[in-house]
Amino acid sequence: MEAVLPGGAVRAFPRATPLSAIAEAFDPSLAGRAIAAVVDGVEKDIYLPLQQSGRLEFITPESPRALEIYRHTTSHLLANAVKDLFPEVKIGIGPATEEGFFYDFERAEPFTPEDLERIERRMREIKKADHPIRRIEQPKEEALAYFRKLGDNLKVELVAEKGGAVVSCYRQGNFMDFCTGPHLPSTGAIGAFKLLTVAGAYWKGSEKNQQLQRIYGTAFPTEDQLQEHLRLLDEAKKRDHRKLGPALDLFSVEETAGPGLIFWHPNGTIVRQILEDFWKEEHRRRGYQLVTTPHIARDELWRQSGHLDFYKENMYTFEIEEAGYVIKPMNCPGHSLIYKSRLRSYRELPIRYAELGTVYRYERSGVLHGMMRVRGFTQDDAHIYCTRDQIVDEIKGVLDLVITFLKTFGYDRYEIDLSVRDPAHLEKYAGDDTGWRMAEDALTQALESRHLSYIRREGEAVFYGPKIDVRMFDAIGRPWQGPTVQFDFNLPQRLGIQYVAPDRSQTPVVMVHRAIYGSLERFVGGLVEHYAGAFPVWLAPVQAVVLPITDRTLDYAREIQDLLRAAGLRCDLDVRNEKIGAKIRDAQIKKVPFMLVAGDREAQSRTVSVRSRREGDLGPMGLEAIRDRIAQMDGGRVLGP
RNA sequence: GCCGACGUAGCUCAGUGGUAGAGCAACUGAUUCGUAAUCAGUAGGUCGCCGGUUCAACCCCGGCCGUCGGCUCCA
Repeated sequence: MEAVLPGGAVRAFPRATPLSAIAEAFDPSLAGRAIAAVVDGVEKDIYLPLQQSGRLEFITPESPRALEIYRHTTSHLLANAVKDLFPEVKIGIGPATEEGFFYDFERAEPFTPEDLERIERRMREIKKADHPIRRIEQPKEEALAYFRKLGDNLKVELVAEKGGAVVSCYRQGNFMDFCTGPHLPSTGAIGAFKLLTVAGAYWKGSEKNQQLQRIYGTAFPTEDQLQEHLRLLDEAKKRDHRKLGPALDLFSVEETAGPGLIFWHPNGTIVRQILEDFWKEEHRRRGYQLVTTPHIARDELWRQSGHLDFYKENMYTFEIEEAGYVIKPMNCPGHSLIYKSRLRSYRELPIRYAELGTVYRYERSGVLHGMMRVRGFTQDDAHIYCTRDQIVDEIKGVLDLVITFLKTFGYDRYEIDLSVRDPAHLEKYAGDDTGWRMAEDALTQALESRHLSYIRREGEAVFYGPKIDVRMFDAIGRPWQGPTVQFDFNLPQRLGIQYVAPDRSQTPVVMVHRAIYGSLERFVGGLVEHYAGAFPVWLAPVQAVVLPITDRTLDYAREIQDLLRAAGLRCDLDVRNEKIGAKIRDAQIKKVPFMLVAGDREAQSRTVSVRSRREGDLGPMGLEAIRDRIAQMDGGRVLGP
C-alpha cells in the first residue's frame, strides 16, 4: 500500500497504518501536529487507518482548513458541557462559522451570563480530561434510537432527514453527536476558546419554528490567535459608527422622532454633501441626467408597479381625501413615469436617469442598526433604459463608474457576485428566457472585458432579473454591501415602458437599476468605520484647526483661518483659554487632519507650525505653502494621512 | 416581529428599599502657557415612560418605549 504526498514523495506502508503514523513517518516534525488528513480529496480523522493506496495531505494547525476543524470540535465540546450541566437540554446544531462557532439548544430557562461562565469552566475540565474523540459509523436506526432514548428530538429529526443507511457520529467520553466530521483526535487537542454571547435563533432558520438559544463562541489553535481575534473585536468596537458618529457630531438618532431615522448634524452634512457633489459630477460626466421625483404618490402607481402586491408590508401608506397614498420606498416607478411622459424613440436611448432619492421603508424594529439599517434613507439611484444591443456597453459603463468610486474611497479589496437564475426553477422568474440570457451574457461579458473576477451564484438572482453585487472590504478586512447592478424584466412589462424601434414598433425597453453608494446613510456609516472616524482631507468636516498659543497671537490666528477659508477650505480656530497641549489633544480626538500652531515665533516669521494628526509635528511652514498643500489634498481627493 | 441583555447628568460609569454620586465635558474666575488633559469654583438628574407592591422604590413586580447581541429580512 502506498501513500503519495503533494510534493510527490511516495512511501509504502502496511495496510491499515494509522494516518498519524504515516504523517510521522514522512516527516517527524508532523508527529502530534497533524490534526486531520485529506485522503484522495476526502477529509479524514487523523487516528483513522489508511485502507488503500492514495494521495495524502495533512492538515496542521497552520492549514487554512484547520480553523474550521478546531471550531467545530469546540462546538461539540460546548454541547458536551451543556449536556453535563443541564441534562434536560435538547441539542440542535453546532457548526463552525466565519468568526467562531455556535451551538443551538432547546431549554425552557434562558441561559444567563453566569451559566455561560459555568459552561466554559466545564468545557475546560472536559478539555483537560483529554477524552479521545472517535468516529462511529452505525446504521441510521441505531443512531436514531440513541438520540430518541436521550429525548433529543431535534437530533432525531436531523438524523432522520439527513444521512443514508449508515450515519456517522462522534463520541467523546459520555457525549455523542451526529456529525460528518472530521474532528480533532481528542478533547485535549482543542485549542484556545471563549464563549461570547447567547442569542435567540429559530430552529432550521425558519420563523415558523420554535426559537432556540444559540450560544456563540470562538476558538483558535493557540491562545495568541484567540487574543489577536479579541483585539480585533475590540478594534471594531472602537470604529463603530454608532459610537464615533455622535462623538464626532456627525449624526444622531432621536428617540422622540422615532427609531431608524437619521438626523444629519452639520459635520455629517458636510460629508454627505461632498459625496453628493462628487456623485453628481461623475454622473453628469457619464451621460446621466439628474431627475427629482415626489416623496409621495397615489397608490395607483404602486399598484401598477406591483409593489402593493409584493412589497406592501414594507411601505408606509396613508389616506387623504379618500385617496390612498404611498410614501415612496423606491425610486424606479417615479423615474419610469418620467420616461413614459412622452413617446421615446430608439434614437434617444440609452436614457439614464439618476436621483439621490430619499425613500422610506418600514423595517422590523429588531433589524435597525445605526446608519446601516434604517427606515428613511437616500439612495443614489439610477435607472438605465436602453435597447437590447446597448446593454453590454451600458454595463461596462456602470462597472467603470463602480471602480472609480471604490478607488476614490480607498476600498481596494472587493469581491463581485454574479447572481443568476436557479436553473431548476426557471418558472419563478419574470421576463422571457432570451432576455435573461442576454442580460446574463451582458453582465458576464462586461465583467470579463474589465478583467474583473467574480463568483457566479446560481439561484441568487431576484425574480425580476440577474444582478451583480460588489462586496467591499474595509481597512480591517470586514465585508460591506457595496455597489449593485440589476436587470429588471418585470417593471418595463408592468408599466409598459417602451420605445419606438426603427421599424416603428413599440418595443419594451431594457431597464437596469444600479446604485453605487447604495444609500448615503449606509455608505457614510461604512466610511466612518473604514477610516475609524479619521476622514481623509477631502471628506473631513474640519480640515485644519488653528491653535493660537496665547491670546497675543489670536489676531494672527484669525488671519490664518481667513486665508484658508478664502481658499475654500474648512478651517476652525480654537479660541479657548487653554494650554496648547489641551488644544492639540482635543483636535486629535476630533481627528482633524491638520493642526496649525500659531505662537509668537510663527507670528514673527509669518509661518505656522504644522502638526499632522497621524505624523505629529511637521515643523514650521509658510502660510501659503500649507494652504496650497491642504488645497491640493482636498482637490486631489488624496487618501493619505 | 421573535429570544436574551441593558437604560442613572451631554459622555463614561458608581450607587441592593430610607433625602442621588464621581471623572470628563459645560459655565464662571484665575492663569497667557510651545505639540495628547492648568488650577479653583458653579451649575446640571420627575434615575427611559406608565402603573403596581410598600410607611417609604433608582432598587421589588407588571406593561410600554428605546438601545445592544443574535434570528428572520435587507439599501
